[in-house]
Amino acid sequence: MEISTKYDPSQIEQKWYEHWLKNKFFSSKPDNREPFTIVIPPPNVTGVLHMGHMLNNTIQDILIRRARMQGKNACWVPGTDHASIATEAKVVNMLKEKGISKKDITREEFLHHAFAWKDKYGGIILEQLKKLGASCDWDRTRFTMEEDLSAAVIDSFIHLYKKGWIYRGVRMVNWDPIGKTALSDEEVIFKESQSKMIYVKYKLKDSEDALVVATVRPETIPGDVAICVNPNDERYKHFIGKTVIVPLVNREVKVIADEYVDMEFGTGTLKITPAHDIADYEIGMRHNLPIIDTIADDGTMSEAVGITKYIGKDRFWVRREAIKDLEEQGLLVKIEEYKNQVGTSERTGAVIEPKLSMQWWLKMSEIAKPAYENVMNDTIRFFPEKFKNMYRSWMENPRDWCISRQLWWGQQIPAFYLPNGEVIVAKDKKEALLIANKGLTNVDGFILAAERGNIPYSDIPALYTENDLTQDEDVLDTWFSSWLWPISVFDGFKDPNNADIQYYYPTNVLVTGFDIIFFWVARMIMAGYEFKGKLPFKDVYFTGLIRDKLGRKMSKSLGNSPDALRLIDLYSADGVRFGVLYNSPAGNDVLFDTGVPKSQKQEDIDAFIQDPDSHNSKLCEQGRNFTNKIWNVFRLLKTFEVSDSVELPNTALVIDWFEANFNQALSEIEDHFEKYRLSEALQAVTKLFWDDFCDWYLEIIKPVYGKPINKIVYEKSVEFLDRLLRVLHPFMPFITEEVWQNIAPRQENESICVAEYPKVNTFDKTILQEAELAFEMVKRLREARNSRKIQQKVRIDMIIKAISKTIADVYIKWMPIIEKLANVEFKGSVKDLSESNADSVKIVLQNGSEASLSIFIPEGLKDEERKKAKEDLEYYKGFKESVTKKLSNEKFVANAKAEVIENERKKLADAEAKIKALEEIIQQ
RNA sequence: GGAGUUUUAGCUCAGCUGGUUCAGAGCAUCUGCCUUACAAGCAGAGGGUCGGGGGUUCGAAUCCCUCAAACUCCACCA
Repeated sequence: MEISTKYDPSQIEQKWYEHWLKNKFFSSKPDNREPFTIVIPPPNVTGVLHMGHMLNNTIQDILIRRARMQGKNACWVPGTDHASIATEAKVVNMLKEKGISKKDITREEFLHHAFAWKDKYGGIILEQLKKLGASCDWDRTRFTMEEDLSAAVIDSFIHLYKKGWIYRGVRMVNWDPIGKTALSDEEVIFKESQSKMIYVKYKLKDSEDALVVATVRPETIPGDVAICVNPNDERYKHFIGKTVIVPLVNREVKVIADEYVDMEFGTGTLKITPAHDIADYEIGMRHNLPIIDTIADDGTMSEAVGITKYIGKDRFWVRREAIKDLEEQGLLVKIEEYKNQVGTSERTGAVIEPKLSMQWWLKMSEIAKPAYENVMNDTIRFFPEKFKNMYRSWMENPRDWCISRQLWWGQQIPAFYLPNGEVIVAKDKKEALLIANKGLTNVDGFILAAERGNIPYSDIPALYTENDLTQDEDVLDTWFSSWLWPISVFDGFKDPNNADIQYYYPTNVLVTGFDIIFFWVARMIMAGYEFKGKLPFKDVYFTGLIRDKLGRKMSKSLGNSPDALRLIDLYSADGVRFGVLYNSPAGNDVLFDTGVPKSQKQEDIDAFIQDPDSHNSKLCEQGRNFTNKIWNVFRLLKTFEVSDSVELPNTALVIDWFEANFNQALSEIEDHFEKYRLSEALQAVTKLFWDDFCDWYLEIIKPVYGKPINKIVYEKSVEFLDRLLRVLHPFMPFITEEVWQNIAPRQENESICVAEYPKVNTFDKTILQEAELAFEMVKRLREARNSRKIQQKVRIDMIIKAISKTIADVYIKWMPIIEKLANVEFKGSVKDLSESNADSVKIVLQNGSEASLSIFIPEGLKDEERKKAKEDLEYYKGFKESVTKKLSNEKFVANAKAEVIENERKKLADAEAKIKALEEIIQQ
């Protein structure tokens, strides 16, 4: 049957993925092999595959597939994250479209909708990962909000509360008025913003005098409770203790003094609004000032603002309105343009409102210590290392983590309140009730059931019923569940000594974007040491961010993120894996072009594919082309007619060369893997396959058309291909499987994904050097042919003149190969140029390392060749001079290493030989 | 404001211990080829004062200083 010249991945990729699943190649159970474990950074359950995931998961898949082939027990645990704030926002929107408002339904009803929605749309991303070829153990798929993982979160909360590291308190928090929840400091992104600095007059009571105060937030004026100046500021000393009138609301407040105020900034006066600014809050505390909270949870002005027309209006509307009102009242002095940093919510993009509220916190000082030390001392290694700096700066002074969120989608905080306000932390209401009725309290106001002592429960008079207990309404930050991920996916909380956790933990490597180094990586390390007493992973591979051509981060709002699945459709999963990895060293950002066309029209797709500016699509295209190349190698070998009656050809030497070359390349590739230089590993594999195997090896062994191939050569070639496919398999799993399956007879349940990964053998370096000489000569001959426009098919005669006998012997040994590749006929060697035909042409090997070589082709010397030879002569003369100078420098000879000096001597000899040869050519 | 990273060919990047694997790769460009596996291919070629300046050294893309530009993280002054 005719095999197509083009590789068509559309059916093939799916076919093999099903084969892998059917045979359970990806499933892992503890056994006596060495484990190799990766836990996936769980994507949002409602997310869809984007470029970041592709890069990230391609890398994980490469590492896990390679380990699996190396005979390790490879286990890649997949799963999803409930992503409380993002998912809740999506569910709220979905309900809104149905005409349901969150505030009109109960928590239970909401969760019911949310779970239904999650069941319907959740996990799409995992299906998409399968398209990419991800070899996860799907039977192990976990979800951060499933029962066992939620229980783990509750357990860890109780554990930390018991230790006194979790506390509850009223503090200034970052309030997200769209998500209507508190956020941790890490979830706040500061963005530069063009603001207006408003200079406002605060009149002194019973005086014509006034203080001018600068603010960017005039809408908070109604919350002012003082004006503050620096006690050392001569300008304002006499105002301290006086009373001023707050504009708009005409409240009387005092002028106070605090060193915090920067005399140089603005007018040197600061209005104090403790409810809406962190610094103001602290000053307020120091001076016992009242707090007037004028902004409601949704970012509108509350009743407390005291101005009817402001109540219920958005803070930004009020800001503009307040400026107008101030102007009308003659209190506006001036307005200046001003650039400042405004905090926004990482998830909703809302401008953060500093707000005072009761939240739960995790004290970081203790838990961070081992996490800090073990990264600094390389117990946990970071790749690339530069991220240690970033980690250090954050971990040296970690701030307490606000872990409560005013949401419903997440683990509800296991804190229960008695009617008297007492708090009981317990895993559920039943246990809380037990504790409550025991009537015992420890210093923290609670005691765990396990510590109740020996009194039978029935003997204790019931003080409370379940109805007396109210559970805290808040849920926990999503990261408070994902930080347990490497432990909880193996049920390390539910059953701390189970076989899985013992076997798979700690995991080998974590692959993630550096943007979540604090959110997730740092906290997983803390959790690992706290809950398992051990690191969660040995290595961390940080990927860069994927950016568009303009260097912008890819985001939905910019619309610059290509549709990952369209890319796969266009270039195949193998092609995209290649493209996304080929130029993406660890931790460096990857520039990826955007414009995958939305249109399905063929001409639009063609236009896109052919767009020369489309850089990374270009790389995907290269990847796709590579699959096609591999496909055609397969076709070539299939067309060979194999015969054991054909003699071993005189080019069979190339088999030894490729054997050595393969091992040398493989050892380089191993080294790249060792250091997580995956991009370079892929480049090396590509070179080995494409350049070395296809362009040199196969061209040499390829029999003349219509002639059969020697059996030994054929079998050796198939074996080489087999090995190459294995090395390439982790990078491009589908095409390698397809060819591997067809190149030799295979059993029904066989697969390259569990075939043995080649090991590095010792290799003959001499043959590599010889080949280099021979191949160099082939290139020179081709160049000569090109420059004098001799057609490929014209066979030309040549004679050689080598300077040294050893070199000449090498050429003669490799001559059958040279003859075949350059389409020349060797007519023997000469000792002296004068023996040669007068019409001969000499071409000097320029990079021919050890010796010069003249090649004679019975065609006339071209003028430009003579010109070039003259240029080269000049270059080598200069070169010789510099080397001579170096060698006559006493300091050099005294200081440089022996081999360096030896090398210089060699260079000198080389240069002299070349000069001689070039001079001969030019004279001709 | 504090810290870090980057700057090498038109583009994206290698260059790991100062010295011929030291100026490299891929893409793009140019020139030949539809050579019976592959035009999604093959064979060649031309592109670079290694951001500027100074220093250390026999020797610097590589080490030090300095300036310039870009990026990132942390902190944040109304």
